[in-house]
Amino acid sequence: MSQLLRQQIEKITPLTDGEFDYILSHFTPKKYKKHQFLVQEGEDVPNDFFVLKGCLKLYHTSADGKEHILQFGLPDWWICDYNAYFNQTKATLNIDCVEDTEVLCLSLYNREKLCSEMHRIEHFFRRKSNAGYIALQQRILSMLNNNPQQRYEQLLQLNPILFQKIPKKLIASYLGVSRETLSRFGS
Amino acid sequence: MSQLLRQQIEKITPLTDGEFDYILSHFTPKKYKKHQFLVQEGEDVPNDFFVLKGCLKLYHTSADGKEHILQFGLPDWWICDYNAYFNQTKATLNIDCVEDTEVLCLSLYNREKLCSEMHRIEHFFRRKSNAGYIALQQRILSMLNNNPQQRYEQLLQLNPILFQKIPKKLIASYLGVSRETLSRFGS
DNA sequence: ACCCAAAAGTGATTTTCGTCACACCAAAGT
DNA sequence: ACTTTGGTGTGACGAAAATCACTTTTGGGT
Repeated sequence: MSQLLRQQIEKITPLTDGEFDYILSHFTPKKYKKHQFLVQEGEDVPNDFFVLKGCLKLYHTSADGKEHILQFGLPDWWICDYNAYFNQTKATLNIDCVEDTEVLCLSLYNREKLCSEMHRIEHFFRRKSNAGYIALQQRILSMLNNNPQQRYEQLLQLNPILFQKIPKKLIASYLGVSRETLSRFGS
Repeated sequence: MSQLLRQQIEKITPLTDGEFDYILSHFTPKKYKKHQFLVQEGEDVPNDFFVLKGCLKLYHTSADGKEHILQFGLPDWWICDYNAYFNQTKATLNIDCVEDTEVLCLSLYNREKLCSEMHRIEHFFRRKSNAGYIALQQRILSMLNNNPQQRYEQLLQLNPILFQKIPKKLIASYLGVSRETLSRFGS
């Protein structure tokens, strides 16, 4: 199962078995049940999560109680309240399970340890971070450019997997549209 | 002037004079006039830009000719069409000068050269990229959470410098609101 | 097989914001 | 000094989406 992580790293830099074992020893596997929280607003955020199986959501709850979803966490994705994680402050975001989920946990200490010990791992994380930055920029552009229906269709086309596991009200929350409005878009 | 760059790097990792001179030798200084393009849709994007002086805007022009501003470039900021830059594809974004501007240019080749030669520079760029990711996440959250007026006031409070140099129609385009609507928000 | 809760569709109404049209002002160019 | 251009405010109007209220469907748990 952790081969998923190895494959992801090896898309950027090759690894020997020994190297990967060493890297993996810095991660802790964990399993969570549907609706269980991995991170909750106000708490510390010791870990970044690499998703092996299942589905997570990362979201903020606004003053009037509405959920705003920043990201989903499907297998092969990283997910975390990075602001709280990197700056070691309290979480302002929540992460919980859309379905039963397995993750690999990476503490900030172990991340920085790996990065300083293995230059190629720091390289890997830089590349991942750059790619993440680009993805968020494109999402912002999509919010500026497109109306809700266009964003919906774009997401449907770009990431059809989401629509198999995730209730539409969560998709609506991710797109920044009301559930009712989204429901009126042609199937 | 290039001290701005040194200070930024030294917030993350200390440098000797010799090290900084070596780093700086990988950058090319350039000056641009108001309205001049640094990057134009359809062209190659050989350089990332570190802004020393002036003001830039990074934007996409949609099919119906509207500008959607992704980012401004003020002194001490990095700005680029990172998708085109890192993947060496043609630009889909434009960068031009809101006012006369001075930058330091960093080619992808020199960036990767520095990163592989000096582990601490790779560390620096990873940290910057992480910080950028967090900033974009917060912008997305602000777009999901807040109505245009709240976003306007938030920006005003968070970044009052923008309002001194930048015409309001550009602020409107950055916030994703029409110029007229923005104009109706309290002074 | 049944019950209950959550998900999803739908109509009516209200709100928000974009668009169009125009007036005004200040700065830049001739 | 005069013109031109770009930036800005403002009113009237319409389109799009949020909200509210309700129904239908689905799926999980006992």
